[in-house]
Amino acid sequence: MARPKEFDRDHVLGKAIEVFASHGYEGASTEALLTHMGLSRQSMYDTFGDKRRLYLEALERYSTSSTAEIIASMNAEVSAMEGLEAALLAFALRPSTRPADGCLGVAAVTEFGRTDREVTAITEASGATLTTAFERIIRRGQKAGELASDLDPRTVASFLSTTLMGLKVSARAGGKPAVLRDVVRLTLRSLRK
Amino acid sequence: MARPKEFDRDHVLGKAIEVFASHGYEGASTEALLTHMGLSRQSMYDTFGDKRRLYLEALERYSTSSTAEIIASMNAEVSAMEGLEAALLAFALRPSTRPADGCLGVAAVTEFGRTDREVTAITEASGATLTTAFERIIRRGQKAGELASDLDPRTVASFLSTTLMGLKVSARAGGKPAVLRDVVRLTLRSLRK
DNA sequence: ACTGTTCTTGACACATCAGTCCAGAACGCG
DNA sequence: CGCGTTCTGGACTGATGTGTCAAGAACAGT
Repeated sequence: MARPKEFDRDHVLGKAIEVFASHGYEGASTEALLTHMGLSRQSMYDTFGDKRRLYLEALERYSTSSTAEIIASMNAEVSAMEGLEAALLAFALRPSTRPADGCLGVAAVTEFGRTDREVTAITEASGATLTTAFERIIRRGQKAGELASDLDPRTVASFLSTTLMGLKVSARAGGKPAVLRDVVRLTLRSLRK
Repeated sequence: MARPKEFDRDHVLGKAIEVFASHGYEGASTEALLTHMGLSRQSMYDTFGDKRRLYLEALERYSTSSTAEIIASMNAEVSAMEGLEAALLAFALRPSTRPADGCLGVAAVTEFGRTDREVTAITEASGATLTTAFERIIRRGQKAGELASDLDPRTVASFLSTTLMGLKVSARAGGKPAVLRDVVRLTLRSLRK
């Protein structure tokens, strides 16, 4: 019936994620977004509504896909310990491919704190998903005798989430992969039986 | 000779820190800064130059005083282990007094990454100071037999810095003090002999 | 090839941004 | 009290911000 869109919605959303991740919400001008997304002003507004909705959608997609990715790489390993290592290393290794931009989720938390309801809802949801996944694999590791059984799985899950965020900030601050790798190793050491 | 300033430079700088910490650099409008600092436009420009310099000065002061505070509370304890606990808890406990605003240093890192030279210089300097202090107390703890001696002090220092940043993000995200406390406990557990 | 829809482009409107300027009031000092 | 300095408040400028509008081109279906 009509002329089809000349851009892939998912693709340009990915580009928007890059811009928001490296400049933050306030720091990302519509001009910069449009240039990097490679589409016209009107198309962006027609497709996403406004800057805020574009951001929320970007954050939503990033959060879900990012946590899914981490969980997948975690469950791909046979042992719980190796799974946890893979999960924590996922970000520590990423700098080699995308050195500049950090984690959009962490950026959202630091920029908005808990002042923005919709943002908070998204970050909390992905955070909960991640900790739950951690908890599950921790219990598995305890049953298999890999992890110390006197540890509370929920606390360990919180600990790992916290460390992961710390690693993300470190990576953004320019922490070298080798150092991050050592940190991961030390983090897991404490859980070993 | 002349009319004296009707405001305390240090005090208003502290107010500026609060605004930058809760809204970021881009998110903090001059209007909001002036209102919260309680001074006129002209006074601010005369005193600090421009928004960027105000920010750099705020970041500088925050970074130095914040790390100094952590190091002080760390060295105030008799044992190395208790010192480390105090250092990590410093932020986990702060939310009760100042719930909203996070760490300006972490905010600077996530907002700018390594794109801004002057910002990077400040954050790196305070980061180095902190890790060095960690390293020192770790060696002390190892000699005293409190900490496992097979650990590399530099790696442990990086690990603690990373964890501290993670705790700061968690606190900003709304992590409950009780949970943060447990995370700290678990963090230190791994270092124990 | 015609029609209707929708994409694209560029110009436009309005608000807010950082930063400057000026006039007048407030103050310390002689 | 008067002088010089500096603070205060408000108006102002130019740039940039987000978001809208209108005109024309591109495409699918008949």
